[in-house]
Amino acid sequence: MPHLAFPSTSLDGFKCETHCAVRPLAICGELGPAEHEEFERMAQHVRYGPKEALFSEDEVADSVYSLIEGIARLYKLLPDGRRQIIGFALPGDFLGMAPGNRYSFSADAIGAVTVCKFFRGPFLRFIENRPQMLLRMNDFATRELSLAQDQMLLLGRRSAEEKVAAFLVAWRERLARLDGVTKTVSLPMGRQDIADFLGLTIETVSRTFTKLEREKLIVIVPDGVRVLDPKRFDALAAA
Amino acid sequence: MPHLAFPSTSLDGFKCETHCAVRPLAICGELGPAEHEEFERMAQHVRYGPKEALFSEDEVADSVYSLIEGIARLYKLLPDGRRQIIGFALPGDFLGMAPGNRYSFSADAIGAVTVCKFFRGPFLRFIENRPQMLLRMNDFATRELSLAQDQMLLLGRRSAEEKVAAFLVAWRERLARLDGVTKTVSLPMGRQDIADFLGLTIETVSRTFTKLEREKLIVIVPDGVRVLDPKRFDALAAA
DNA sequence: AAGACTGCTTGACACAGATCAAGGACCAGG
DNA sequence: CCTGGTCCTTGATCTGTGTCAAGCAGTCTT
Repeated sequence: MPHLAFPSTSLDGFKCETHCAVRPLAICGELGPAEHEEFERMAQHVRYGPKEALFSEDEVADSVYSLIEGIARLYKLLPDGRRQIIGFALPGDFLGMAPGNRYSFSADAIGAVTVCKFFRGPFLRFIENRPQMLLRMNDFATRELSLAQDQMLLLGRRSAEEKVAAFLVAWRERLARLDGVTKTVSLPMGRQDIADFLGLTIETVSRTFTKLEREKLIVIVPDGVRVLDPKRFDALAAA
Repeated sequence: MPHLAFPSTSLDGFKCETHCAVRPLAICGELGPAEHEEFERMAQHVRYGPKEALFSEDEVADSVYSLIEGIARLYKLLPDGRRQIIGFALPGDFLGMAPGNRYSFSADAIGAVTVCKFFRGPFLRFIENRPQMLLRMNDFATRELSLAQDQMLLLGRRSAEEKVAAFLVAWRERLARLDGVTKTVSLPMGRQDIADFLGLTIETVSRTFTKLEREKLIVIVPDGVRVLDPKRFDALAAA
């Protein structure tokens, strides 16, 4: 059985309704109290410090993770060190599924991270005869796939300015789903991470931020940006 | 309920064992004879001519498709006409699932195509309480997602020459899974399609083919290439 | 057989974004 | 307060790939 990777979908619409040690773990769905308890017993909480690895590409994939707190970056490396970030994981996201028995990408913490960890075998055995959970997994996978395809369009066919604008718009929306709408978009990841996500260099990202600021579209603040002109902004990022 | 998109995974390992009007339809799995018949009754075969659209992005997604014969290109467009091909679908592939109730990309035939078409509602109702099929769907989605992530790495971080080489290697492997290993790799799609898949222009693709031929790595033949030096080739394409 | 059309290749040139290099802002530790 | 570190910005220059333009090879039509 394969593992799945859901790097960036916020599972917010699926918050676990029952009281739950693994609250943001959206995958648990509408389990009955007894099942729920069984499910919980399979989980263990783990904390990671800044830059610590949750797992690495090509490692044997023995666990799946639900992110509880903090942000993780998910990436693939080429042998010469070039890096492509394939997504940022937020609380509620589900990580670590992969086809075959090895992880297909690496994940590490940006800042402090708490996860809810399941061993793969018991987890798969638990869900395999529960259609509700399987449907939920399908739903997540479909969403992830669609996001990945959007990102392909961005990487293959958009200019640097469009990439940065689209990134900020999408990131703002994702945060809004978690925290509600805010004027300031916080960017916990560094410029290098943004560059590696957008297929650019750090210098180009930096210059593009500056350019957007000169054009009065954003204001750069510590650890984030304030969006001044959402309309003009969304137009730049438009699909 | 969402739709799923499995643009490029060959489902070859999952061929339907029972005799089946929709033979390459891998998703049917180990259904009992009665179930199998019910499943078949839901399907209808449809043929499309060259360049004909199976469905388009943003259309209401009323059907899902299993490709029986031929090749389709799956793509997204920007408002100004820039195109990103997100995958090529081969016989056995499953298409048309998307999050929400609209297709998230367009699909059209390259050459003649036959599909097995299911209306979305009945299809989802059929699978929703069959864990075997759901697991299979999950498996497909996971595989697709992993391929999409590989493609992000390619689009974001590889040079034109690496892109073309990696494409040829991957395409050869995909065809090998269907037709067995062949010396000549057939390329039913045009140069423009390859360019739009790799995030390049048609001129760059053409020049790169010529360069690989000058370097004695391939020979360009009508509708394909012959790979001369698989080892050096795989090295170029290496992850 | 000539013309028209489509798909592919090639050349000359331009430019977006990469590379190289330097310096500023901020913070933690001594 | 200085020191070293990390992260970010900016400038100067280079280059890989895009753009523009022309021409060739097939194939279809009449």
